[in-house]
Amino acid sequence: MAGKRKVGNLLALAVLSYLSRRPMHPYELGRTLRENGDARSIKYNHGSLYMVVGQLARAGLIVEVGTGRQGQLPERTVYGLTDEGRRELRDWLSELVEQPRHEYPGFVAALSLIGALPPDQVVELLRRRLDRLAERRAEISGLIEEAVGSGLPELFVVEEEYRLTLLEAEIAFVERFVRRITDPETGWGRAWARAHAAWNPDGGGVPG
Amino acid sequence: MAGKRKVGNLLALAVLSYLSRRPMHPYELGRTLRENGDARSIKYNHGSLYMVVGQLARAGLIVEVGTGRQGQLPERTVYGLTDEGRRELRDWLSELVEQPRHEYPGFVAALSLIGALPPDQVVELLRRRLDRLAERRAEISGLIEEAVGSGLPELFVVEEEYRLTLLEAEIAFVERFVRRITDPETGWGRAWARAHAAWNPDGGGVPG
DNA sequence: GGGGTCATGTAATAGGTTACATGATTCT
DNA sequence: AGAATCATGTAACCTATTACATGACCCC
Repeated sequence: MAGKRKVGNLLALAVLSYLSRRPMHPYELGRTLRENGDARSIKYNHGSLYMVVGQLARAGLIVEVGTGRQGQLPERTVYGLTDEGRRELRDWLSELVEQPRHEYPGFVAALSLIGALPPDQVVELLRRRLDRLAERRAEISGLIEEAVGSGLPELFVVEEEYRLTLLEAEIAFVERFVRRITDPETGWGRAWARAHAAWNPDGGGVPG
Repeated sequence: MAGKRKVGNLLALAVLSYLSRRPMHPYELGRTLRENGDARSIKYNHGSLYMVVGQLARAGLIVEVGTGRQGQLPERTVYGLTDEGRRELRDWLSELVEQPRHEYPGFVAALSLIGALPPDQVVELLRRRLDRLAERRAEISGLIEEAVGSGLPELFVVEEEYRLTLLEAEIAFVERFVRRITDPETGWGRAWARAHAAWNPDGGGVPG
């Protein structure tokens, strides 16, 4: 994914990070990820986790350090970090912090093609988006307050604070966008509607 | 990808959108995507394009409307939008505008694991990030000014304006983050450094 | 007329998600 | 004791990216 890294999936980064504390077996890695709330920041998926663990092992970044058994549950394979794995962790994390990467969020894609919808509908949709954004803002704020209130150092929720910052910027942007479409003097709505009608002949589809 | 949509790749959305204007052949779709600058917003990839076109055709959202030939170049298969394709375009685009989706940018992942690096190194890295962010900001501003200066309606660069808004929010966040780490009174640096040292025994790797 | 790049696609490979499978606890 | 959920993993399928191929046009 990220180019030349042996394992590109960000789940692998979480695995390396957790194993840098102590050896674990895959299921425990998954549980930690969920309980920690890190699954909000890194796409987690039961199946992918095993895949990633296998890739890391093949790449020599982690190794089996034994198998344990608890009660009569199936055997668990426990993995630990190698020195190379530790290097990879530091290096990868550093890269992610230092270098902004070009990403492709869905809303950007939608904005780039937004002319395919008529402006009055877009305004409708944007207003509904604003409602949802406000819900999310409340949710994240709550999460942060709860964490901080329970004595957790703020550093542990810094990724949520980042999310919140971007969310607020997006809200401001969308509000302004709506105003720019609807402003009765200078609004884009009129020209947009005309252009849209011209491009979009009624029922111009090829019968499928 | 996006759940239940027959074709989930956002490249398909661009294809539907372009074909809603007029029939095209795949190569032309790719060229348009690049020339339009939409490839900045939707991950473009020659191979993926053909895949996506095949998927859309199988799903009945587009159909071959003939093959053309120009000069002695190989035959091009020209595709057009079906009525169902037009519906899908409107529906999908509406969904993307209305519903914020949870995404997983690399920087968020990094922030959630940032404790694995020592604070002074993190500050270094964040400062370098700020430089890169400033470069990008300049680049995007330039792009917008150029477009608007050449008479293009601002609507056509609205996705770049969105990007710019988020970028500026990120810059503010990172600056604040640096201050919160380094503040001599209340800075997180001291506690963080201690915790990091405790977690990170020197040379604690398993020999690989 | 030979070297580059444009135009056009196919095929091989690797990556990721979903579905399947199965025994163990725990709850009622 | 039966139902629900936890724990643990494998396998099948789909998607996406990279590499491979090949003929045409264009410039020197």
